[in-house]
Amino acid sequence: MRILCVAEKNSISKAVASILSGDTYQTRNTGNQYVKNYTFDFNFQQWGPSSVTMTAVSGHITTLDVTAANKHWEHPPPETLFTCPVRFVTPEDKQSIADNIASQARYCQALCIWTDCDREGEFIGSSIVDAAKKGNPRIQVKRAHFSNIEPAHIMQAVSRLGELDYKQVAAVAARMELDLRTGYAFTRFLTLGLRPLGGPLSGNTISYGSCQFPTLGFVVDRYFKVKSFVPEPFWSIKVSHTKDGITANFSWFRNRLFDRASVIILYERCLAAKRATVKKVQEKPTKKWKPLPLTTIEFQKVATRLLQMTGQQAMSVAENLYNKGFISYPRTETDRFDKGMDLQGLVRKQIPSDRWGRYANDLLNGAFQRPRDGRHDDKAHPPIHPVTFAAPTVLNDQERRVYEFVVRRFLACCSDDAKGMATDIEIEYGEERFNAHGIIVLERNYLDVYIYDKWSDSAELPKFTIGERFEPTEALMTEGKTAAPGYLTEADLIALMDANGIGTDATMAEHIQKIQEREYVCAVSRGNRGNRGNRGANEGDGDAPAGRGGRGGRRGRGGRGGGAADGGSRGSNSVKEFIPTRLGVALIQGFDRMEFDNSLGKPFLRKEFEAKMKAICEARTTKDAVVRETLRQYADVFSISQERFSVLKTACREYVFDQHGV
DNA sequence: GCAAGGTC
Repeated sequence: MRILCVAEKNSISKAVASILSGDTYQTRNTGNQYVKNYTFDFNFQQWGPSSVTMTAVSGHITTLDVTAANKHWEHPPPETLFTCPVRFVTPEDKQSIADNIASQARYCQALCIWTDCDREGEFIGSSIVDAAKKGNPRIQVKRAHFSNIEPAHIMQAVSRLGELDYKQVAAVAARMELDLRTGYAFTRFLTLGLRPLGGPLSGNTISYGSCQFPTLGFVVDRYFKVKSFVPEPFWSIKVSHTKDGITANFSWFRNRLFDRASVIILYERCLAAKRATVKKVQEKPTKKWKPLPLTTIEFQKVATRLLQMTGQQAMSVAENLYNKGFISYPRTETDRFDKGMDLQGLVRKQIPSDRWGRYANDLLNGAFQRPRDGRHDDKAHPPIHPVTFAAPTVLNDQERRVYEFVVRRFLACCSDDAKGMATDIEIEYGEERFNAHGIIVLERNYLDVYIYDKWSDSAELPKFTIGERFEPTEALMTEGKTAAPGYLTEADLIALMDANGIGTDATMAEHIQKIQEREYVCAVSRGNRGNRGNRGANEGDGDAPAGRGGRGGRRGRGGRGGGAADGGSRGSNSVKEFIPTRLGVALIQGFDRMEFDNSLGKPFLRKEFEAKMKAICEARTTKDAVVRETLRQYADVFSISQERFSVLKTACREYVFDQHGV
């Protein structure tokens, strides 16, 4: 028998060829620079001894598009895009890949699909089948199911070949059709319709996309929350006591009150009592959990917070490291390692490092612990982990930082939790209660290698005994103001997109990039606002001072951003925040004011669609029904947008041109 | 000139 195997990317094709052939494959070039054909012999349970050609595509080999009749922007009118014919085409740069599959298929009796085991992978698999059938219409088709490239796992996959799941293929086809029709229709409508207003609207492309708009909506939503925030003054009582050279800071049980007179009365009662009484002393073991195995989303959040990169930079650096073979595939939703993976073998590879090699060595000498299991598994890829050791000299500066993070995260996952002793002390002072919380770190464990985590609320407390009475060293009434929430950071935005099903791990950073390109939002260094020329919609300095008036209010809820783990990312290149431009605000406000059931600026339509795709996959509905229903929804929004277009234009005039907000 | 999704 002759068998053709096709993977989603060359790296998988090469790895599988290597495993199935025992490293005795031959390599041949194809017409595409990223794709190689690997040939070898293999004895399939299904087909017996066979000669195999293993090749790959490079992501999708087809794309959905409108026909020539609908390529013009001016005619026919954009609403026709909801009903016009659409068809799959092979883009020019993918033709050689499709041809390679067709010509190889000509000599083969069977085709085995090795694309990633996710929805998009299933769809890519179906277009590989179509390409192969052009060369050999009667070719038999099988599908391998695998989620990593451990040899034992691949051998199991090849011994239990299954079928392509055409329900998943249909779900992806539905997504493509919806995104294409709505994206083109609204983009043309907005761009052409708003152009007469002039200014930035005369030259810009005003694009709509089912992911772009909700992403913009999050930024605008937070902008208004910040802008409409009214700080409230509050008062509190803070007690501290120094003993044996150690100071214990006690927080008030009531935290804070918004009535000054009440706090004065309570405070004076404390002072009148003179002495405080220790009511409770509790010591108990505690631990700080090691991190979960690394997903793409978590990677991007950390990279934007701690490595001073944008999500997109971080992804492109990670892709380089992956292509050079240093780290595993960086696009994954999985935060648990497969039981069969040789994690200690991966730890061993890090021993040569002069920075964490010793730590890796200690792990192998008894300190190794299995990583925690998170709740996510995309069934297509393992968590991001180092594959082999990269000497610092072979990496550039950014690669070094990303690689170091991936390695330290992995080693931390294979370590023990940090352990400590927590102390809680409660005192009564007058009629008020206060407590102090302290932690002594006993075993640092993973903290030694995972330098991004600090157990920073760990403070040592002096010894107290129950019933002990003392006169506090200091008792202050403090004053503060509630603080406005901060504008969205990239980490916040990614978290919101994730929670609302906007985009995929591979595309979130691109959407964030896109709404900046379109000049819907701009990224501004925190603490550097009000300095954005005339592009921002922000009113003067909306940055309400962050509370903490006087010397008090340690627990004021205003804490901005990262919190304890934010280890030293201040300075010139600090965390960026997203603020909408006038144009961005105008678009979201305009759509909101048209009062649809489903505003395009909100994530609900996309979220609903995500649920419908799942329903297609579970055979609870069909692609045709979903496309029909959803296109109806969007077409309704479209026709209302046309009817009430003056509302949108008014919002644009108001925000983009008038003095609104300046 | 327009989308979102793959991958390099």
